[in-house]
Amino acid sequence: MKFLDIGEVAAATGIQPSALRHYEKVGLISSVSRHGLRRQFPPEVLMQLQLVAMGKSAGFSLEEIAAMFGRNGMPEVPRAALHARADDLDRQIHELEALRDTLRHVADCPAPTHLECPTFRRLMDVAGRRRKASRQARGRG
Amino acid sequence: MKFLDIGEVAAATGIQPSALRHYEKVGLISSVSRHGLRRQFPPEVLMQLQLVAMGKSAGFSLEEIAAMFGRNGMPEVPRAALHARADDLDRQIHELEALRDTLRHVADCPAPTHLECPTFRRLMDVAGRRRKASRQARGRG
DNA sequence: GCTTGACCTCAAGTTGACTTCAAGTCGCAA
DNA sequence: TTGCGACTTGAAGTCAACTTGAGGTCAAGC
Repeated sequence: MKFLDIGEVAAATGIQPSALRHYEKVGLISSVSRHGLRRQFPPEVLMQLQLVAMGKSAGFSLEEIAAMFGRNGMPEVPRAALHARADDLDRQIHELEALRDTLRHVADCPAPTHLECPTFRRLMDVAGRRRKASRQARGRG
Repeated sequence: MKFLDIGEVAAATGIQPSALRHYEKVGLISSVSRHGLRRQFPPEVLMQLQLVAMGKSAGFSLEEIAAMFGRNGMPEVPRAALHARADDLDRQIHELEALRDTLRHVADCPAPTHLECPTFRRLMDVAGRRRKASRQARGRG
């Protein structure tokens, strides 16, 4: 089987070796053996790093990602928890949509002050209500 | 006109006074005057903080948010830039949707290893391609 | 007039996610 | 067998976004 040096993984993913070592230290990925001192990564690590990248861009911490996918890329968390995560994401997506719409609105609305524009206020309201709901759901701000 | 003490703003928004001072320091909000030493915030600050919260939850840095909305809650950035931001958000939303679907999939798919499941691979592919596109667009990871 | 409590400033500390550094190790080609 | 370069380690540094702490100020109520 062909294993990968840290440098090869770095080259394939664009992630710095130092970051990969960091990921290994916190348990996001693991090397299977050593060639001398050098870590040897199994090819699956590339897919795991894909998952890590997705999780990061979703705003999850490395710790949260580790909890979602474990060190081998398989979820170690009960189904219900994963679904709860997915629900969180849904909320976050709606918030992002509100922000996107707000941005488009302020770009195009000719009103002198947006604070008086009903469309604007409605958008903000949506976001505010969402945030409240998600705070209840998981104690985040 | 009724102005707000930092404590009132904190109570109304759930944001810590220390954070509000920090926001003022980095130019996200501004107080209009002082009552003795105490900052007096105009009521509009509440809406501005709403915008800040939206931006944060969208993963923007305070600096980026300041660039989007300025210190008075009005965009100081040309229309085209705002639309570009909105397009970024669209990309991010699609990524989040992919992650959400991936999560739901791993929660429900009975396959022993997801790395072999075509649905899973397709989801990952989508995310990979999106990330590449968004890297091109704005030099993020 | 004095206390109280909410504010003030400035500096230092914290957390997460890394990066950088110095000093060392190893495999491979010459 | 020696030298090169890609790796190794652990510790320290960096950055954003705050929080905490120490010591100070002020307006209002008693």
